[in-house]
Amino acid sequence: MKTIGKLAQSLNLNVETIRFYEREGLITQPTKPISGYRQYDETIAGQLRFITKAKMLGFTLKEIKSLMSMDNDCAQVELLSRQKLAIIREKISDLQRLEKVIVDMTNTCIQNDDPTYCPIIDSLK
Amino acid sequence: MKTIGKLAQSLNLNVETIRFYEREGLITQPTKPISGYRQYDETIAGQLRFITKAKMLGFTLKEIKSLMSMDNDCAQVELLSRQKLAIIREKISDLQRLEKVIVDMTNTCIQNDDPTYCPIIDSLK
DNA sequence: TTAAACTCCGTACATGAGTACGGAGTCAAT
DNA sequence: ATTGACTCCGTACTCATGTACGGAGTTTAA
Repeated sequence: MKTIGKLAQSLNLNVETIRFYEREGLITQPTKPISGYRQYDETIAGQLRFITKAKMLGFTLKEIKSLMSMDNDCAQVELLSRQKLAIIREKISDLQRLEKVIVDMTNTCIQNDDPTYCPIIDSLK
Repeated sequence: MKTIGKLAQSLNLNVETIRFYEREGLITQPTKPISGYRQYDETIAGQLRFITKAKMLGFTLKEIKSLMSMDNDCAQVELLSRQKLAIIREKISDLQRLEKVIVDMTNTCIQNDDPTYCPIIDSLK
């Protein structure tokens, strides 16, 4: 059992972030004692680790909330994961298209000595 | 010469968006007549097209403002483009790593019939 | 016992890129 | 001349994901 500060420290999170997740209903709040500080147990630490990992996979907090509430309904979880995968793949191909445009653009710049003209700027006009 | 509404329509932009770009100093504002509406000329339309294209390439409004002010200093423009390129490439490889993790994860789901256990959820714990 | 450090809670601020609203002025068409 | 549409301007709100602040209560260590 830890106070929020110790918990934050052990998970490398900000106290304010944990409080934010509480407000957002992402984690269960330990009941506040009549007097004193709230105590956080391993369950909550686990929830926070879950959030951190899912965030790294690109899930939004909203989606993470869903994930946590669908608990072990594997089909539903799989669906959400596949949707996320589709979005990620779309983003990748968007970025690859972009990459190509910018590469082409910057290449036109290389051999340019004219100080009054920039082909990149020009291509944006 | 057009009023803001016509201009917005012709560029497929929202009036509010143009006004927002004005506030942000991204485009030059036509001087307001003593009475009546401001008139937008082709120069401003060009600036707005520039912004739209640069946005599609992933430049932020802040960067676009820089781009527009460096005008034709090609070396400077090229530098900014290369920086943007590096960021785009980093994003791509981040997403590709993510893609792989999620693919692996969802694959573990496919053969699972146990309704009380989801390997995706499990891997996030 | 007292001061430092911590917690609680509510609220405000930050970012980026806009969108929405409301009242007042203006223009165009009937 | 009046109505409806448009513009102007300032301000507030949106979304996501937090961070910061301030005052009051609590705990802990010297």
